[in-house]
Amino acid sequence: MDDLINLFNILSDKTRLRILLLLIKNELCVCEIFAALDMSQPRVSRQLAILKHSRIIKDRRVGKWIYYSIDDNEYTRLLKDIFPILQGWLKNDKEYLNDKSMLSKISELKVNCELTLSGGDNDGR
Amino acid sequence: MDDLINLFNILSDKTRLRILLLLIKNELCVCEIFAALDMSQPRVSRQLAILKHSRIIKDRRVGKWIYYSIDDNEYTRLLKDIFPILQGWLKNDKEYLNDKSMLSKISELKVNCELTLSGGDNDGR
DNA sequence: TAATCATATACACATATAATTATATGATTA
DNA sequence: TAATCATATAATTATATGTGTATATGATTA
Repeated sequence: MDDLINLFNILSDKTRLRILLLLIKNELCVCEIFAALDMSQPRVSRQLAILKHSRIIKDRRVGKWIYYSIDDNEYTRLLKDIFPILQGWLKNDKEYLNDKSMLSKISELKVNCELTLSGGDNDGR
Repeated sequence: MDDLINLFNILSDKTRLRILLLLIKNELCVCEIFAALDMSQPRVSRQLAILKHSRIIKDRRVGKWIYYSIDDNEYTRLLKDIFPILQGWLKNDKEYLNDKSMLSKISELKVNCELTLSGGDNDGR
């Protein structure tokens, strides 16, 4: 029961929910997330730390970047069961759709930028 | 999105979650709920008021008793979609199982008591 | 209509937690 | 190794909210 309560507590903050809605399909670095959500970096980092301590996401360092993704454990299986329902509910939600479209643009920019800067030999993540 | 946040906020309090887990299958009066959960009456009433203001439950007065049940609207359809997943997750949860078994005993007592007191002509709710 | 029962609400208190601003850390590059 | 980049953390402030105790409300019954 307490795990459940904790999960709902996690999901009841809009910053965290919006982060998770982006991470559910992609592994992302911090800069992509706070740019897509148009939030300050500390604000996003703080919530990422909370999500990590709750074992909902995991991180992976690649050079200067730290990539976050949904962790894979018994606990997050519950989350993955719930998510399709949420995505259904949000399928016409302006904020959700905007976050996703912002992310697309930013990720595209980031890839181009990395290719340019590294001359193409950066295999990245 | 804000409706979603509000729903998770509602579910992130243990008192409220335990109340909803009882109400999902039954219409109950306040005294049954606080007895089953072994909580003070004001504690339960306060959370019922919050649930009612969020349009998640509705009430119905029958004499001295007020019966609560899950409301039926677009919003609670989301809740009803999520609940089977929660019940699956909680199927071996001690607290949840105990609440349910307490409720059975109490409801049984209540029916007997009403029958006795009213001599059988109390059609109740 | 006074007493009683079921429920709701107000008040006081304690606690949790989110955001901003400023700063620290840790890796990379020049 | 100094400068820079990406990210994390700390301090402060503001706000939200849960509980118990006491009391109010509203219906019933004697």
